[in-house]
Amino acid sequence: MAIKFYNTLTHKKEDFEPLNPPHVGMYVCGPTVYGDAHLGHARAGIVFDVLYRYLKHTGYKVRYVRNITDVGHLENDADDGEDKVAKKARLESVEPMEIVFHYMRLYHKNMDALNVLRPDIEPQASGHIPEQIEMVQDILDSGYAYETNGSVYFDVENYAKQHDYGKLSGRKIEDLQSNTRELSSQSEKRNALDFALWKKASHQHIMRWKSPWSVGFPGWHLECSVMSTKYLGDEFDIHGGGMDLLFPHHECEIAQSTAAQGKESVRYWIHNNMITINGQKMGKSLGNFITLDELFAGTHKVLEQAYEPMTIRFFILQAHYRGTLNFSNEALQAAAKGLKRLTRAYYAINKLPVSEKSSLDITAIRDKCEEALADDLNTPIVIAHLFDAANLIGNIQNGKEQISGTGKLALKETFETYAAGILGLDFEEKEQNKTQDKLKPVVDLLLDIRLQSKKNKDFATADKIRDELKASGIVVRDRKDGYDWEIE
RNA sequence: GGUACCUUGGCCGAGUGGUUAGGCGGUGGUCUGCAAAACCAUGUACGGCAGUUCGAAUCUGCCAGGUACCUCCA
Repeated sequence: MAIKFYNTLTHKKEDFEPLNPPHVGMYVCGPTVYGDAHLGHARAGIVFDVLYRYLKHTGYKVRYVRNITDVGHLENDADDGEDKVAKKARLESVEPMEIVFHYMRLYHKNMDALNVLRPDIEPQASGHIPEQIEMVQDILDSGYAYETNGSVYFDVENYAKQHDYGKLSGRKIEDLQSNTRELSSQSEKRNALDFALWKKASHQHIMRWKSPWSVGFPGWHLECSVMSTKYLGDEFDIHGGGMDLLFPHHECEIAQSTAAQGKESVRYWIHNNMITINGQKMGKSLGNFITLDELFAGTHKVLEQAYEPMTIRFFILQAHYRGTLNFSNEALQAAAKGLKRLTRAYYAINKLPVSEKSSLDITAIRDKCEEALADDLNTPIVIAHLFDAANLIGNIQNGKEQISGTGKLALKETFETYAAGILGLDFEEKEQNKTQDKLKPVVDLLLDIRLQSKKNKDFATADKIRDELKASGIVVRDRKDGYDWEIE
């Protein structure tokens, strides 16, 4: 089956054909590590995690590179913009690298909790200064950059004469020019659209490296062009990131790579959309910014409760990655319940009664899941099919449908492949299961007694046992001639 | 101001020229000693106005509302 992805560059769904099958190179813009990871990071992390898992599932050998931006990302594009990491370091009176490692660890911790797999390579910009200097030189050599006072800028106007600057973001250079503010008289740039490839460090700027032009630091856009091609080759398959990076970041990447090597690097640009809160984009300036730690702990003022990482993951995957996703407590609570239902269905599979033959076609569910994933990674449809499967499981439990031993295995395998393997929904509540195992003899004993009481119509005792267990967090559900229980 | 995009039932969210997306919630029911869980049934939704069409929520135009990008952001 042909896999289709929406390519931002061509504005349409395209068949995915890797350059060197079975190998696939995939680069995704990672975080700038100067602050807590938030819901937006979760979405990008999860979306591309599912893409990564899916490509591997279909048999590709994927090299997944996701960078850590730890230098060069300025507060703004003005000439006096301060490096984000350096600023944070200054404010907290620590080394920039302390900031970098602190937030990188936090990011990893949060992503691990969301069951986001680590990329194969996670390069840091600060570890690739020589390569970045080399690329600046290449761009200078190609004539698409100029040096002013120790800084090097990309010459957008000149580049646009030969190439299409704005092709990715759908912008026209004339519009961009008419919309940019006037250059200040002190500016080193020839044109307001030009962006920095290398900047000379002011004397208070602490993150600095030697280069042929000055002691300074690389421009933000450069690192991605450099590190993607270093690890994936001059040309590679997929470049991902949030839609907010489309312009200028990714547009500049295209320009840089084209200028430096005479051709574009990226074949498929894939962008995830934003998360909104009450219809508005999440942003620091808007004060509606929710970090993942706050979300997991329920400590932000807009949160009615804490939410499990898996609930967040499920919530995000219930929407297609290219649409905006609106956050609300109601929506997250609904997601939590839906996920619980799927989890219960999964655990019920083992206990299903086996019949001679199956009245169900499990392969049809598998096929539909495959089809949905191949159609631009349509995770909400996959989830809808998993709910169909959950429905079947309920019907088998109630004796309305029959399933054979092999059917049962197929059902289990479907959940494991699609829900757990590709969507990355981690059904295993490890700690809880351990407790559950330890308590099993005790709880079973009580429930055996309760069963006997029920037979003797001693409902007072039966209810007392159920109520007491519930008070200690154990929920009992009666089955025909038996019971189920779980720790809530 | 420029450029894009969006508007689906109480909420979240797929989809798309003609057959029920799905989830959560609500209501009724089955099961149960009672519950819980599960299952069944139930909502004829697609911003407004025109147009194209045998037929549009799906295409076109206009209008209204919203959002994003153009500055840092996943």
